[in-house]
Amino acid sequence: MARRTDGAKVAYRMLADQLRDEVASDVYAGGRRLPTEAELASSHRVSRQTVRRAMQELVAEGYVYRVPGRGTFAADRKHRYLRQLGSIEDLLNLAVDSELEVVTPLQRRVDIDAASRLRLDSDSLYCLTFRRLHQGAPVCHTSTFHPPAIGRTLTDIPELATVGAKTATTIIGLVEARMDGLIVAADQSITVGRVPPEAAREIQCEPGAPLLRIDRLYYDERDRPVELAINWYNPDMYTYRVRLQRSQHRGTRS
Amino acid sequence: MARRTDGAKVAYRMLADQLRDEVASDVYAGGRRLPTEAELASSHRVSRQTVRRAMQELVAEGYVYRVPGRGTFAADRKHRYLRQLGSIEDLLNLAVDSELEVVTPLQRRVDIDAASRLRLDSDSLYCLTFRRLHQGAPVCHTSTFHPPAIGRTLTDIPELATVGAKTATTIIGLVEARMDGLIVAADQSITVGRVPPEAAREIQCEPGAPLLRIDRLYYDERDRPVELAINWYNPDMYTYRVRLQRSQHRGTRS
DNA sequence: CGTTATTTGTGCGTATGTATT
DNA sequence: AAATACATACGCACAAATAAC
Repeated sequence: MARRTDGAKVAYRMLADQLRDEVASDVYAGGRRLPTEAELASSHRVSRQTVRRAMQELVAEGYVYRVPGRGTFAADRKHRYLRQLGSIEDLLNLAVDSELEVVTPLQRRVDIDAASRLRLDSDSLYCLTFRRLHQGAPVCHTSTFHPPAIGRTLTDIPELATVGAKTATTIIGLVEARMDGLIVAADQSITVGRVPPEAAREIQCEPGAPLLRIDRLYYDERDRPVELAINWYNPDMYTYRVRLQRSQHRGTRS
Repeated sequence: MARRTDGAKVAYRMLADQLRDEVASDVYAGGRRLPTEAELASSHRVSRQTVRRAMQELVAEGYVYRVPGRGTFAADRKHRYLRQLGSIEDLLNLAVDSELEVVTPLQRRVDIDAASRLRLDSDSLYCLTFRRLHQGAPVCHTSTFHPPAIGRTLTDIPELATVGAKTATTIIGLVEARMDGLIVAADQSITVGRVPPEAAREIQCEPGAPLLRIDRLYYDERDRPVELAINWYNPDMYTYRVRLQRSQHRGTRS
């Protein structure tokens, strides 16, 4: 039943993974042209249809764009920040250039509001509080809440039990690694709120200051909530950015 | 050169359009099962491959989900608010249940900051200010800025020249209709800011109150900025929501 | 300015694998 | 075990856009 995020047996996904890596690692830097479908098909010993299927993925993910009659091109790096917070993968990769520092260790607690948002029967759940540092500076204060069945699987992680411990991970990444299945979706809401005093201390702003509040509720494959994360961002240090695209965007570009 | 958003000549997109309408209009309400690939293929006189291509679109857009061995199902309505602000199409369709009321008519003005964000040589541009009403209540105050070449094409629209005029459109929709080509992308940034006094008056909140500020910079097919929109939302009346999904999400879903 | 070669886009047929019932 | 339904893969033909001649 357990599925892998990596091990892609299927041909088109193996090809997509390889091409994605090559585009990301600037093998085709500066908007260079990729090999044609026919070339990739023969060099990878697959049919042209399989190449096309792989390309579909990369276009959807914003790594490349295609122009009929001209070819396939690596997207500019600045156009690639589509991949910064527009999909689940982006959230899982959030830790690449930031650090998590525990404020309140993982513990069982009662929180009626969080429990109802997690659709729990009881009011008891697991809770963790931390801040996220970017080059040493605190940018965000986060509380995560998990159903008992999920929270239990995190109790053996020493870094989450120690105040002040720093790690380069994301909580949702740890959760997914311990799950039987994948995180497939998250509902995200963004609003403005008055920061609670405990959080204000941690990210060096005045209590009650208006901060950017981003809530995310993550779901597993069976549509069950596995994590509620409440994030407080100081707007002086962080702006939420996404690139929106036309969905069947098959267009000329530059 | 001009392309149509609607006129889908191609078979798979015609099928996708029809199925999307049917799902949206609750023909398959409440998570009902859609016909199988084979059934759709024979009833629409296309190959099963064409049906699959159409389904790929709908899955990507969040209208349906598929389970191997079981079938294709209409997504719950609540899972469909993916289509609320996650793509360019969503922004173009924003007007379906809201109204635009002109505060300051379209006029030529000088704005150094906006001009530089639109990458203009000169500081002169077209500017329009309005508020957006939802069931009569003001939810948002917006200023849009356009390069002279684009703004000029909007000057013949009487609704944009009259203070207090109400229309059920979006500015970016009007712009696209007058363009030679499509809007293909938008960079969006969300932060918190102190509302300027002019805007505060219009949406009934105190000057200097912390509001949700959403900026969007729209691009045409040649990557040229055609509109900068600065939106101020009262967080009591509006929360920005999106559903994030795993990109190649082919999963079981309840 | 048309012609031609290249490259991607669309459409169909078929075979086989895998998940669910 | 069998039937059903979606997933992957390959092959081929032709259309449409682009660029070079």
